[in-house]
Amino acid sequence: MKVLSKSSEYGLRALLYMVTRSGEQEYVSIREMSEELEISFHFLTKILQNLTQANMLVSYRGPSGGVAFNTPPEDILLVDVVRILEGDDFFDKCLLGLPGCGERSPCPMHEFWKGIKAALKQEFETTSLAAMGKSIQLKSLRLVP
Amino acid sequence: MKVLSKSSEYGLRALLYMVTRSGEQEYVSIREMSEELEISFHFLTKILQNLTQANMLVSYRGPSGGVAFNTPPEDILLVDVVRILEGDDFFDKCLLGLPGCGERSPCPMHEFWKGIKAALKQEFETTSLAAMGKSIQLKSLRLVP
DNA sequence: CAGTTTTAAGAGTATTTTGTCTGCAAAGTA
DNA sequence: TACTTTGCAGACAAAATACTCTTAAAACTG
Repeated sequence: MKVLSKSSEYGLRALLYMVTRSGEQEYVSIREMSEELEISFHFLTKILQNLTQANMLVSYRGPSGGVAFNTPPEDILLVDVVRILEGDDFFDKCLLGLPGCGERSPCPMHEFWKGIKAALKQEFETTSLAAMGKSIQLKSLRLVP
Repeated sequence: MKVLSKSSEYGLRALLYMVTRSGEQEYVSIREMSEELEISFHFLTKILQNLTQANMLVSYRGPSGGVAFNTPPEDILLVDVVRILEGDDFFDKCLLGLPGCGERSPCPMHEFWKGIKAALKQEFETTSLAAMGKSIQLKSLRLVP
């Protein structure tokens, strides 16, 4: 079952890594993150660029540069991240992919799926990066803990 | 949010179409389904072949041939379909894709995701094709209802 | 048997996603 | 200024997914 693309997964893991580092230095190096989390550097760079262009992060070049949160992670919700990396219609899609599916003409899984989706949405809309970060052991973000 | 691949989506829609047709004729033509549901004939054929090889369906060639349920749709659960078309580990994956994620070393989303996954699994394991089919309007299986 | 209808099987193509590489631009250091 | 460090941008490549096509094989029809 694949809910998030690799891009979202990598982006989220990097953001959570940044949360565990917040306060240490202004900017967190993308290279460092790519090595710690074992994610391709160039790929991660491109993902974080999306977040930077969406003003979730700010970046800085040169020595001791990197990326940093533009707004405190307390104010960034999971849904914000996912909307940027997966697209705006993340929660609007039908489970079966039927374009006409909706209240008016529900697909066979509509009712069943509606409850699950609402629960997921609720969680995504109330969970902040900071809240997730609170319970993180750094090793759990790595590939082979 | 993409939970099912196109293959699973098409397969499920075809199976539900068959449920609405059960009793009418022994075998349902793949060509007919592909046209009614606007799914590529050859692609659908291959997907249904998987279900046939897994003994969920039986097939018959020649005029008035097609596919039919091997066991009554009352006894086929959603999870059975998904396990065949998506693979056995459908419900075992971590939301963040972290291979080591588990009770021993939970990823940051582990607790949150556990609840959602359990609810989904519960639904998939208790919903039969026949039950889904009961509430189906045929048009809701078509691409542009 | 010859011809038609239908699924089976596998090769081939297209598209999307994921990942890599190269050069450039910005910022710091000496 | 020359050099190093870092992110930015876009082209390129590999892999996964989605789809197409061709040929065969089974079953029926006359």
